Amino acid sequence: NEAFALHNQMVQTGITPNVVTYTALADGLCKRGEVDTVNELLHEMCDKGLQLNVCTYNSIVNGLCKTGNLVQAVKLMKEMEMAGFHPDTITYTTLMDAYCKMGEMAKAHELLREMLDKGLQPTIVTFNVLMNGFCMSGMLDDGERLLKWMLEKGIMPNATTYNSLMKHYCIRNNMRATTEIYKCMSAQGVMPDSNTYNILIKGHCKARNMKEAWFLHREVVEKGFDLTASSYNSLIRGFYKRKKFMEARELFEEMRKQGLTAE
RNA sequence: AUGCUCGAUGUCC
Repeated sequence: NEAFALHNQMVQTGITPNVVTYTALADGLCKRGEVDTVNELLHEMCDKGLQLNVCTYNSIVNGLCKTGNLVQAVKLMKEMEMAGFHPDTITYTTLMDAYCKMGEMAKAHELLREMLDKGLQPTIVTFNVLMNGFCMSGMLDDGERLLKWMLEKGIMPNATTYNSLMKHYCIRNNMRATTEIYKCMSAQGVMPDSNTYNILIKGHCKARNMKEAWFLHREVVEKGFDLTASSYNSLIRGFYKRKKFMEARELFEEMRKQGLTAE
């Protein structure tokens, strides 16, 4: 609503909206799943003589993917090719992500192939999509192979790349492998982000390694990162089960100071 | 202006 209010205000001031401002609005609507409203907006845009571009298409492709309309999303990519717009790396990566999340790794691979055949350059996000796809499908060996391949090729993984692998090792209670990945990440000079800490802390709590969980929690506080309520809950639960009530209480207080609610 | 990881905690030791 605020975005549209600003849009209207802009028009009243005499500033003409362009494809960028319209795409920003369309993207917001897509992210809220308001596909019908997007259609209206696009018509309005065309009436004003503005043409959709690759970014506009990509926003809508993403919106369709995220609302479970993968078939329509693929159709739209075809449509955009017919209209003379070339799908780019972001279009392909968006669709690959949707296939990966459905567990259709073969389809994702097919798109990667097609993308490379067209001479489009993959980015770190493209590889992260594949990495996360392997992990979500329990194909952690393939994920490890991808990581190794990236390192050999000199493609620098980022925190997201490592986070996917670590999260899924944690889910499978493999803290040994999780720690190995964390070490690899550090050795590569990749800084952990707040997601990294949330993943690791919850993993160690689940494995009842409260010593390590506490250590990482200290690091989070020092670095000024935020822990999620979920991580605090895991920590408190872990200490409580070990009858470490002092630590549990301290975390409880700390959590409340951050404005988070305990269970 | 558009794409990736973070909404969670089964049980016992």
